[in-house]
Amino acid sequence: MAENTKNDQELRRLEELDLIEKAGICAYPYSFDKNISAKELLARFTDETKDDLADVKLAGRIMSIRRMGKASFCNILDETGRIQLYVRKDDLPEGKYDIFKLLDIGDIIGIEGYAFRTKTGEISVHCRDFVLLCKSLKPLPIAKEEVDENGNKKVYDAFADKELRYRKRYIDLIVNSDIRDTFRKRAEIIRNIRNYFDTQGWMEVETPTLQPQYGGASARPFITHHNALDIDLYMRIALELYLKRLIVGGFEGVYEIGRNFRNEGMDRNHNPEFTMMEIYVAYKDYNWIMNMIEELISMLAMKVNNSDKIVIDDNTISLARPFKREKMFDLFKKYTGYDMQGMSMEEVVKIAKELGIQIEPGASYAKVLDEIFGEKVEPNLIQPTFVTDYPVEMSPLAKMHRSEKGLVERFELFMNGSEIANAFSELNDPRDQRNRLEEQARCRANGDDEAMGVDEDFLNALEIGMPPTAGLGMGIDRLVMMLTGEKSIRDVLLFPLMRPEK
RNA sequence: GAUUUCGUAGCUCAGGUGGUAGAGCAUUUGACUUUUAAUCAAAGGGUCGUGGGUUCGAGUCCCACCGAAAUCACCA
Repeated sequence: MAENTKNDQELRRLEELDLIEKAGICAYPYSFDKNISAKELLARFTDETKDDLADVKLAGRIMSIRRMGKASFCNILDETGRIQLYVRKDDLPEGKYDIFKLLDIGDIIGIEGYAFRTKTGEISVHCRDFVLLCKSLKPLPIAKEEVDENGNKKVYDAFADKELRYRKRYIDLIVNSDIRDTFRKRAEIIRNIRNYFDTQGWMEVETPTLQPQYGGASARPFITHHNALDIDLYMRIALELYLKRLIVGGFEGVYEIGRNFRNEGMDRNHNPEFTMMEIYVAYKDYNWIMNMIEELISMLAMKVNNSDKIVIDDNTISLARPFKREKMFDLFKKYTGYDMQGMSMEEVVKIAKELGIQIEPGASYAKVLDEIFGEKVEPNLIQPTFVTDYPVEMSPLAKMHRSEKGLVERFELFMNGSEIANAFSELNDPRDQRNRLEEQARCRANGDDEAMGVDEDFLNALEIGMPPTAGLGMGIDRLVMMLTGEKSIRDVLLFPLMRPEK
């Protein structure tokens, strides 16, 4: 930004910075030794133990200042929370209070002093000295908070504009404490997933995000170009096919938590890049993995929320085991009245029409079923529900059902009407897999640009031989949304994609 | 991509039927050595998203564009 765009407050801060530096003070020093956090101090303080806190050093950003002549109160914020400081002219080194007068909301300071309780009862730090650690040159949106007797927080003038919060997340994180908690929970969820898997002995791996052939899901990819090889590459849309190669390679449990990229629309459930967790375990099937993911999700809820209940909108969702298990065609029957198992294309299209569901010309069998399911069944799946046994046409990478003709051993986990996880007994018969991928390729040739291509190297791996394997994919962002109660994927992504300004 | 709504001071917002802008917080100056949305007194700060048009005159009406949100479409 050009110099002449600075507003009065920014110009004033520059003048203050000048005064500070003319007083021989470095406005951007190199380090500060703190010995306690705001949260720890508040937790440790009692009127009996306050002598233990007679020499504390804290650092943080000034969030409010109340000046009263020769003494002031201010609040600083560190990573753990806010704490009040009491700054009195007589108790600072000679001349230091004049420097304090040059500080602003947003400046970062280090302080030393002793903990005490004010007349009104608030645990605070009485400053003996302070040091400026960073001068802030732009005004911060200041939300004022009032806490009533019941501990309820009331926020005035909140920094609430969604666009600004997403674009300037660093400001959002400073000003809005709730969003900091959301991202802490996100980290905690991912950490606990890793812990759980690692404890079982499964190995975390990293597979390519840049791929010559994309696959493992139905979605349009991002295309990029590698200059040295002069070839186009695709950003991965799924982790699946590389992780299965590793099972072929002899690892018996592998998982990856990483970014997928899909060149599709954006809404409150979709961001072009999103975080997927996929896990593959040899010698297991989809029944086993259903129990595993149920245990994992139930455990995550307890770890993160200390409860197996979550409230979303008006629904209370119980994450206590066991989750409901329903066969897909039983759900069709329940919510449409039609027994559709084994029906032909003509029959399901007819039913879709009777149900008032629009079917695009050229839609595949799988597509029609999926439309009906999405329209009539999904909205009813509020409590966690494993939907099992999908028709083979919808699942080109899943193994045929051991007893149901035309179905595969697959489940999807739904909660609050949306899909959370997807898993199969993995298809490991290379002949069947080739047929299914070639069928996909035909769909693609007929204009379905989301159908998969044939990945010859993946088929080669299956021909070398993959043991019976269970696999699962789970969208981490949606899981975090569920467990934090956020309604938009953008509220669980630190930096959601935004159209550039101008 | 479609529809609807929105875009006014650093932040949150108000601006019937068109007459070039207001409030609170923030900022500045003064008072105040235990305040907490600190208080009291005074002051400064906006080419009203951008560009056109209608009009004597537009933040206000019309059109286009830019950006956002919600809903829908797309995304098994």
